[in-house]
Order: sequence, then structure tokens, then C-alpha cells
Amino acid sequence: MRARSRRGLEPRKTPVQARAEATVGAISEAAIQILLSHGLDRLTTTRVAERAGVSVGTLYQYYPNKQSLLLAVLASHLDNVATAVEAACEQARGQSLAAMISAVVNAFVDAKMERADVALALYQFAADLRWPALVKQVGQRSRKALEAVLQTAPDLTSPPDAFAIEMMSAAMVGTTRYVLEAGAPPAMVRSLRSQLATLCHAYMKANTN
Amino acid sequence: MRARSRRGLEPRKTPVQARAEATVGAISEAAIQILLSHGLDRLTTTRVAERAGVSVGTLYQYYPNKQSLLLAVLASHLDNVATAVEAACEQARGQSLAAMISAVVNAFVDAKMERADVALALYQFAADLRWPALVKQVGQRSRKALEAVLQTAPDLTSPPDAFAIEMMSAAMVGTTRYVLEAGAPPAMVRSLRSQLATLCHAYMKANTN
Amino acid sequence: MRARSRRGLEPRKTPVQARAEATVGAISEAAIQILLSHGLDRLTTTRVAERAGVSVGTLYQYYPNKQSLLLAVLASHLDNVATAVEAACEQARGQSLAAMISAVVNAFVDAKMERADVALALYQFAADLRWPALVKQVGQRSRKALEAVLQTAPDLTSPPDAFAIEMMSAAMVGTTRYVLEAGAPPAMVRSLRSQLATLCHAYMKANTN
Amino acid sequence: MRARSRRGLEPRKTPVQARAEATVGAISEAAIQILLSHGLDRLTTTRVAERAGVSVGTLYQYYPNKQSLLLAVLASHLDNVATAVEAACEQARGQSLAAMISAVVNAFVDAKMERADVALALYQFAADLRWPALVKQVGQRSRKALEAVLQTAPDLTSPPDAFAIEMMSAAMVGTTRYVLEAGAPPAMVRSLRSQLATLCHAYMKANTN
DNA sequence: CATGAATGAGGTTTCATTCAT
DNA sequence: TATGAATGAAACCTCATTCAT
Repeated sequence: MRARSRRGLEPRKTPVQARAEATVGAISEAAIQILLSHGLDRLTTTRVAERAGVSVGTLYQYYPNKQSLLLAVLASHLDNVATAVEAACEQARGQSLAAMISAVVNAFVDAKMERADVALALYQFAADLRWPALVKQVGQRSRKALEAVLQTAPDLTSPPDAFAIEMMSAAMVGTTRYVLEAGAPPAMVRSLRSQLATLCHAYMKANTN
Repeated sequence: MRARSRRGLEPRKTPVQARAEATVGAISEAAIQILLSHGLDRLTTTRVAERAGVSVGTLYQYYPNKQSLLLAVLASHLDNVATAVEAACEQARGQSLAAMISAVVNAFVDAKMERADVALALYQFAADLRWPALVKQVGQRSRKALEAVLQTAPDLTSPPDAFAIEMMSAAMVGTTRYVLEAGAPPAMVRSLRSQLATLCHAYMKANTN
Repeated sequence: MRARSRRGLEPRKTPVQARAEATVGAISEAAIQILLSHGLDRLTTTRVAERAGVSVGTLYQYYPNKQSLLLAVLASHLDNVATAVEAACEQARGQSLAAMISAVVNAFVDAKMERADVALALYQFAADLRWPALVKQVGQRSRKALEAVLQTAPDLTSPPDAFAIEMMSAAMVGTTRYVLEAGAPPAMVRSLRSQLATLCHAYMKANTN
Repeated sequence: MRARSRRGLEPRKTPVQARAEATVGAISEAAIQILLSHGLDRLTTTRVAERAGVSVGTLYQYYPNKQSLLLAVLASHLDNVATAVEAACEQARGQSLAAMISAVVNAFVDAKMERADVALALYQFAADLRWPALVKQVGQRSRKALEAVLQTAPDLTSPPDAFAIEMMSAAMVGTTRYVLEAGAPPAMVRSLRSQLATLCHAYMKANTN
């Protein structure tokens, strides 16, 4: 797969007939399946189409190229996570700092873990530095929500600055990724939520004092 | 690049002559250069050989296949980092927890940052799940050293368990990676050392109290 | 585009309703537009249909395949030219040789130049040796007309034989094509008419003396 | 085959080993063979390689893409023709106008006819307007030579201007092409030389009087 | 030991054409 | 009749790897 200019990564056409809608769904689901079962570099457009039960041509009716397909899958995953974080932030308004952070971390980890395998598979090509835009933008959504909710914490005299929030996000996301990728023992994965909450909370306290 | 059995990833022959040593050095350096200038999926064995000033055939005299070459490059980088961390641990024996963590974090970040571009380039394929062994093993070295030094901290009543150390490592490594990959603003990169030290220290304190 | 047997090149059905007539017109016009804007190898049936404002399916209701569409477009153009030449011949009856040739050449060049861009675009596939029949046949019409009118030239003792007429036609058509394709300077294109008349007339005189 | 930017049309590497030299020869010869036997749009790189007795990969070691291969074949043909014309001009210095033109026309037609089939096949893609540069440049060579020799004609009071020479060239080249493409009767092809000489000479005389 | 020409499986993508709706 | 989703053969091109020189 060759790097390509920023153009042409958008899905090609929006399905208008019902049949078509089912097709795009099948294709992106198939992409995930292949990613899981074969890995990124065994994922070929032909194989995806085959698994989806359509012909390659059909795949290319909806995605202008292989990258755009993968990008769509990644975007969908990231969107899920960001949405979960946003919802958690919304619900945690006015609670204590510890409760807030716990809520956010739980939401994040849950969202990642729900399809940990998919997340793991997606990391493989999210590393590709050619698409920082998408990842950045989704990270931004989470940070915005986080910043907003932290302003409502009663036990914070001065709300943390954007910098600290970015650092905490980095810790949350980066640590989770590392733990997932390292194939950490189940015990660790299980206690990731609480440990991560401890970590983030400790950092925030240390940082705002 | 095709997945391959775990055999055949070792460098093919140990260069005994000086000339041969120079050759392997040139090849792995060339691989890094290509990784930086062209990216992983434009890195071809022919290109690497060309940049190294040798023929493809020669490359294959020292590395049985492409993966083994990349693996060697990655191993070398990880080894540098682990060695730096170990040295820092050695030097920090008997100091306060804060000083220890600061020393380790600084050593780690410095080692990563010294060739941040290389680290970034290597992330591209370190994600490939087919080589978790190497990463795990090198991580283990750091954790061992960390565990040992923490036992000498005078201000720690009970030394942290392996679990906490693993978590802290994950935070250190994962957060650094995230910050590097996110293309974070220079200000953030610059203060990464101190923030990361704060974070790790706060976590350790929270965890051992 | 695959070569295909000589069958199936005729337009599929003669449009009887007004709406249908408009459709075929739109399609062939669209084909020309695409030819001009995208070139022959970017001309796809889907694109033509889209530009014509109909669906591919509709296109295939009127043309059995892509070749037949292109053929229709070419035939139409050639017919225009042949008709213009015939008309000029008709009008030039009884005039001097010089006047006749001038009239014919002018008519020919004018017809080509009127849509020089289209002519140029059509050359792209007229070269395809699989359709010589059409070109031959239309050339024949012109030559017939030319032969007839030359018989009425008062200043020709013996009318030129078919051979000379064919040669002159070849010169007229071939030279024009060359000049158009060479992207000759405007000055040359502008004086093409007179120079071509000179050339043809000189040849005829040299040949009949 | 997609249109492509002006880059990457140069042959990829010059063969250094003897074996390689034979290979490139075999490949371009094979391209001609396929062009003759299958036509332009049945000419695939795989087929050419197969006919040449090498693998596709080998073909792509010497030509960066399909176009460059065809271009090389075309360039070689055009070069032959231009060289023949230049040689004829050189030999005709100081002769009469009629003799000069006859020599040039004969040389040109002979060069084209020697491999009339190849010339015909090449016309198919020479029409492709994306490479006017090559054709123009070779035409220029012929015209330069023609201009030079015409200055030495003793029976020309004033040598013809560049314009007239260009027109005559257009007539020579265009007419020959038309005759070849039209699948003219053998009789015509046979007398093409003399008729074309007559035509060019008559034009030149008419033009310089 | 080094060279680099050769290999060829396999990847991505296009597009003329069909046919169920 | 019109639509446009689906098809799938087939094209171009890459690149890890081998092996004769």
C-alpha cells in the first residue's frame, strides 16, 4: 500500500438503496475480521471483499482505495471511544475530582476493552504517521470534554490548565495502549481501570497543588 | 512483507573481519535513514542496500530476510534505552524516591529523544504484533533494574510490588510514545521530563501509601 | 476496451420517441465532451452516462457497447466532412481547376476546423485499425464527388484518373491531420487553406500535363 | 494505461552485463511483435515479457512503466527515419531541386516502408497527444536537414522559407501515413514514392515562384 | 565474498457490462 | 424503460529473495 496524497480518502458514495447499506456494513465488518484473523499485512482488498461476500469491484464502489477503508474503520472506533468519554464527562459534572477521573478512565478503558482485539489491530496502522489528523482531532474532542467537566469539580480551587489535561490524556491513552500491546497478564488488564484512575488522579492532584 | 515462522530472524553470520563489521553497520544505518526519509512501506531491501553502498546480495549475506534486519535495528535501539535506564538506576541507589524516579525518567526520555526521529520511525513496525518477545524482554530488563533500585530508597517503608512497577513503566513508555507520535507542541516535549517524573512519582506515592 | 467481432457495432435501437432522441443526442455529445476534457483512455461508459445525465443502463439501451458509441460519434463527424465536401463539389461545377480545388480544400478544412478539437480527439481512436471500413467508405464519398466535378473543369484537357484523385485526397486529409496534431503554430493553421490549395493544385497540374 | 506526468518515461537503467543487454533487446523486439500480432490494446506488459522470454519483473527493471517501453520503441523508429532523411540530405547537396526532393522522399518512404507494419502499429499510440515532444523533436531534425540542403540547390534563386519546408514535411509525413493507414491498394503504395516526389516538387516550385 | 539480473506471486485498482428492482 | 449496484476478469506494477557469474 503506497502512501497517498491527502485527497481521496473519503468514502466514495453514500449508499442510497437499502441493499447498498448492507453492503458497506458487511465490508467494514469484514475488514475488522480480516485484521483480527490475518493481521494488517495479510489484509488485502480482495480478501476483505471475499469475506464480505461481495466482489472487489463492489468494495471500490464505496471506498476509493484501501487506505480509505482502513481509515473508515479506524474513525469509527475512535469515534466510539470519544463518544464514550464525552458521555462520561457529561454525567460526572459537579462530582469530586476523584469521581470524575474514575468515571472518565473507566469509560475510556471500557470503550477500548469492549473490542480490545479490534483496538489492538487498529494500532497497527494508526501508527502510520500519515494520518495524524484524525487521531489528533478525536483526542481533541476528549480533551475538550475533560476540560469542561473539570471546571465543575467542587474540590478543585483552580481548574487545571490545558497542558495538564493533555498530559493526563497522554498518560491515559498511552498507558492503555502499552498495556494492551504488551500482552500484559490478565491480572494487570483487570486492574488497569483502578490503577489508571489512581495514576491520573495522583498526577492531577500533584499538578494543581 | 510476509509473516514468517519464528526461525530465521537472527542475523546470519557474525562478522569477524573489520570490513564486514563496517558493512553491517552501514546497512543498519541505511535502514534507519530510509525509514526516516521514506517511511516503512517504502523501505525495500534494494533501497537499503543501495543507500548502504552495497548490493542486495550482500545485504542478504548478513540478514536472512527483511524482518531480521528491521528487528536488529529495533533491538539496537531498545538496547540503548534499556542500558541507559539501567545505568541511571545504578547511579541512583540509595537516593530518595523522587530523585530515583527523576533519574530514571530523565534517562529514559533522554535516550528516546536523542534520536527521537529514529524512535518514531521504529514505532511504525514495533506495533507489529509478531515481535512482542523482543519488546517484552527489553522492558523486563528495565523493570528489573527499577525494582532493584527502588529497594534502596530510604523513604519507602515497603518497596512497591512488581505490579506497580510494571504499571509505572507502562505509563512512562506509553506516555512518551503518545507524546512523540502526537506531534505534541515543542513546549510539551520540552517539559515532558519533569511532568513524567511528577506523574510517576505521584503514582508511586499514591500506590505505596 | 476489448476487440470485438464485427457484429454489434450498430446502434441498438432507433429512437422513435422524442425523449429517446434527446437522450442519444445527449449521450454522444457527452462522449465528445469527455473525449475533449479527459482523453480517450479516461473515457468510461459510466462517465459518459453521468455527463449525459442518464444512467449507464440507459446508455446500454442505445448502444450495445462502448465501441459502437465511439463509432457513432466518429461516423457523425466524418459524415459532416463528407457532406461539406460534396456540397462544395456540387457548387464548383464548371469552374476552373484552381477554383474547384480551392473550393474543395476550403470546405474540407473549414469542416475540420469548425470543431478542430473534436477532430483532434477523434483522431485518437480513428487510428484503431479495427474500423477502417468506415473511414474508407466516407473517403470514398468525397473522392466520388471530386472525380465528378473535375470532369466539368473547362481547363482540363483530360480529367485526372482515380489514382491521382486518391493521392490528392490523401495529401489533403493527411496534411491537415498532421498540422492539427503537430500543434502547429497559429500562423500555419491560418494559412493552411491557401497552402493546401496551392499544394493540391500544383500536384494536379503536374500530374495532368 | 493511465496518463502520467512527464516524469518517469526514461528507461530505468542501462544494462552493464552482457546478459542484460540481450534482455532489453528481446523486450523491445517483443513489444513490436505483440504490437503487430495483437494490436495496441492487447499489448500488456505481461504478454510482452512472456514473448521476450523473461518475467514481468525483468521488464520493469528496464522500463519504469508501460508507456516508457512503447516510447522507447517509437523513439527508435523515429530515429531511424530521421537518420535516413538526414543521410539523404547530406548526399543530395548541390543537386537540383527535383533530385533533392526525390532523394528525401525516397529515403523517407523507404524508411517507413521497410517496416511498414511497425510504423502502422506505432501510429496507434503516436496519436496519443500526450507525447508531442518526441514526435516534434524528430520532425525538427528532418526539417533542419532539409532546410540546409535546399540552400545548396543551384536551381533555386531564393531558398524556401521555414514555413514552406514545414508544409512540405507535413505533406510528406501526413500523406504517407494516410496511405498506409487507409490500407491503400498495393499499386498505390508502390507508386507512392514517385507521386509524393511529384507532389512535393510541384508544391516547392509553386511556392518559390 | 560480492554482484545485480532475474524471478513471479501477489497486491491494488479499473471498467465494460449485466440484471434485479 | 430507467436505474445503479454488483460483477470479476484482467491490467499494471512491486519487491523479497535467489543464484550464476
